[in-house]
Amino acid sequence: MSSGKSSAWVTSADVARHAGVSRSAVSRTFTEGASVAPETRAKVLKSAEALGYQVNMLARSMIQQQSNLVGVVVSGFDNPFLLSLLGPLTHQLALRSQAPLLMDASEPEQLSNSLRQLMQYRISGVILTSGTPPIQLAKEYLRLRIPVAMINREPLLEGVDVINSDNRQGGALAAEVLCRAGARNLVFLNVVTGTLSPSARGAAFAKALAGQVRRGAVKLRQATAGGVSYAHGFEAARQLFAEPSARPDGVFCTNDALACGLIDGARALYGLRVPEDVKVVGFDDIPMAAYEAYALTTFRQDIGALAERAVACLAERMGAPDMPSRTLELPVSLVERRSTQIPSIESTESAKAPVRRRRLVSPPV
Amino acid sequence: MSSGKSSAWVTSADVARHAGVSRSAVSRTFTEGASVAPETRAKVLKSAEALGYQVNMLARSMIQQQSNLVGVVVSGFDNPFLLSLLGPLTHQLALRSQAPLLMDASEPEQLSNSLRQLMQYRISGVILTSGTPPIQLAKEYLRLRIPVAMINREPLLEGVDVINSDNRQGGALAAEVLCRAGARNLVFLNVVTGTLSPSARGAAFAKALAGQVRRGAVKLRQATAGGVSYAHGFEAARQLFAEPSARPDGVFCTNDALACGLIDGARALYGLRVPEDVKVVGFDDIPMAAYEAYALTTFRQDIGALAERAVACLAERMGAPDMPSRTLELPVSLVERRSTQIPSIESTESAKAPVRRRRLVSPPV
DNA sequence: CTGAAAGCGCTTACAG
DNA sequence: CTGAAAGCGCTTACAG
Repeated sequence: MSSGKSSAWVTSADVARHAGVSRSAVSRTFTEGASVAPETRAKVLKSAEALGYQVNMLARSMIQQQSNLVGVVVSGFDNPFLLSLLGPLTHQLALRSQAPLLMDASEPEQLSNSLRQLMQYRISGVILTSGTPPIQLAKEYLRLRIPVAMINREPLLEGVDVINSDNRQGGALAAEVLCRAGARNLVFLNVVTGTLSPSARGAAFAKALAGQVRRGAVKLRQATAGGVSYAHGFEAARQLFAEPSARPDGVFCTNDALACGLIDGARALYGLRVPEDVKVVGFDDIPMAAYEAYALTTFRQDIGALAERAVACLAERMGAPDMPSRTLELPVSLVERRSTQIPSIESTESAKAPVRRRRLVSPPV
Repeated sequence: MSSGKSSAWVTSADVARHAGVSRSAVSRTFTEGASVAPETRAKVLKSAEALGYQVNMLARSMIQQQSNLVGVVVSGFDNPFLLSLLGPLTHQLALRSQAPLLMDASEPEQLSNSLRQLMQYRISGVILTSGTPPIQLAKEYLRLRIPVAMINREPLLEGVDVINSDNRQGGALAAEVLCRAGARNLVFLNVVTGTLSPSARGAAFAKALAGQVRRGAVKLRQATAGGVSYAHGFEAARQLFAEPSARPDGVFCTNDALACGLIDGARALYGLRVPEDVKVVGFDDIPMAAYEAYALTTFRQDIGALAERAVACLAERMGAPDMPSRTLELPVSLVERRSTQIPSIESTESAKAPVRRRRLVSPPV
């Protein structure tokens, strides 16, 4: 409007003047559940519209000692599963008119800085995604009475809500699927980092197999990959398949990337076929699990529900900071693909045969 | 300290009292480049430390009519390349003590809401990542004199900086690589959405081939996939390979996901071999491009540099909102893998042969 | 270099 | 339901 350099945002006073009411009335109009007469409200809305007014959240948040910002802490941006959580989280927060302030917890020396930065914005809560962000972080927030929700973490801390996929269910099902497919010499491929999800999955897997192991019907051992990625899975293939006399015929990998790497390693290094020579099960159902080249049987985590529950828990805790901790376990769903199913017809490269092998193999949408 | 319920954040007044100085002195101590005597500064710092004081960014930002928040707009969280940008962006922003406010622009009806939300926090800038966020959005911000930087977009708007990967370089190189590999019947696989990157890549590809096409040395046509994902690539295989007499022997796909889908489709539906029957080149170098199952020749975008430049451009523009637009083209690097290289030895499934085919096939780190 | 004072844009008892 | 006034925690001329 004016030719001055400043951006000249419209303020509530401008709207009040324009509408012939007080600033209080303007404020009330834009406050959920405040008492304002319908006509007043209408006038204010009209003026606000005309002037292009928007509440200055900075000022509102200052007054209320709390913003609508929620810290979303990711440790490392290299985990496809974690990244897939970002979309649903953003969406769920938006539904409650909150906004995600992204923070990277992967670099330890940068951590306390980022922590401070979040606090400086008086965030109304923090969501810690699975993996390695130190539990110490959660404690700091707790001390400041900032609500914390964690996804796929061990429920160790009093006062924080934990939303997990049901790893035990997955582990048990993995055992069932592999046994049903005829595997008898089994391996659980774990990762070195001792985070919750992998160990819970492995423990449930072992437990489900315990009876058969005791009877000598199946063999089970555990192997450890150097990390969570494809490359580590590829390397793990050497560990598992180098000795022809001791090759497992069924492997449950603690995540999909590892499983894809393992499959490729088994194929490229030792010419093994999946599922004929070795059956493989993963966890997460990342996009490439559905790729024809892997067609990996795996467990889909319900990222939508994880995000929804996390945001909901956080919201409830904002209202009642001292409510007791909750731990939720959300069901996972088994996605059976070719990596555990020996096709009924011959499956080897029969050139030119435009066969679609089975329902689940069709390309994902 | 007190037993009251409120969180009782420490304020600058508390620090001032504790240090025996004015609130102005405290403020200056925490303001970059403000003039304050070393001893005063020391006293303040000591008291702040003792009390656990941190500047309330909400208040500071309100005064300064601008926060340290930067809007990061992503349209759809299903694009692995875009997600890979998030890490570097967060990092670069942190280096300048700014923080990314994440926003999803994929749902049109939610768009203006999110837009408003960002403005309400008086963000100091916006980064639009590649893809479909409507250009309209950029205009809105521009009108409000909020600096805008776009990554991998067409440089159409005066006043916004655009940071792109050099698609032309990539397109030209793709032509060279495919021809060198012996392909003569070429296809460029585009996507329906008319965004910049795909068309620029295709145009450069075509231009590089123009001479040979004219001489009749190679054939080139364009095909269009229904979207950018693996599934669309898989479907595109039908389009390209259904007719045995008209099969291309070289395909340049506008992105990696599409290329992986195409490869799987060619293999699964028609028993074709890559690279023996058809050579494939992608773009982006997403993680799965390196997987043994695809070993896809592709172009790596320098996501670190894209992020760094975008954040830097934004920062400069904050100081000088009226500076002329800039368009940067960052070099891409060719990553040659098996999908364009016929192995010198026989490459088919010779079971049990622990061959590592070539340098570039080794698992990624 | 320093402090007292005004002001940023909002919300919230308070009194009506 | 409404408005005048106080106050949130900070920065910034201003005068010294």
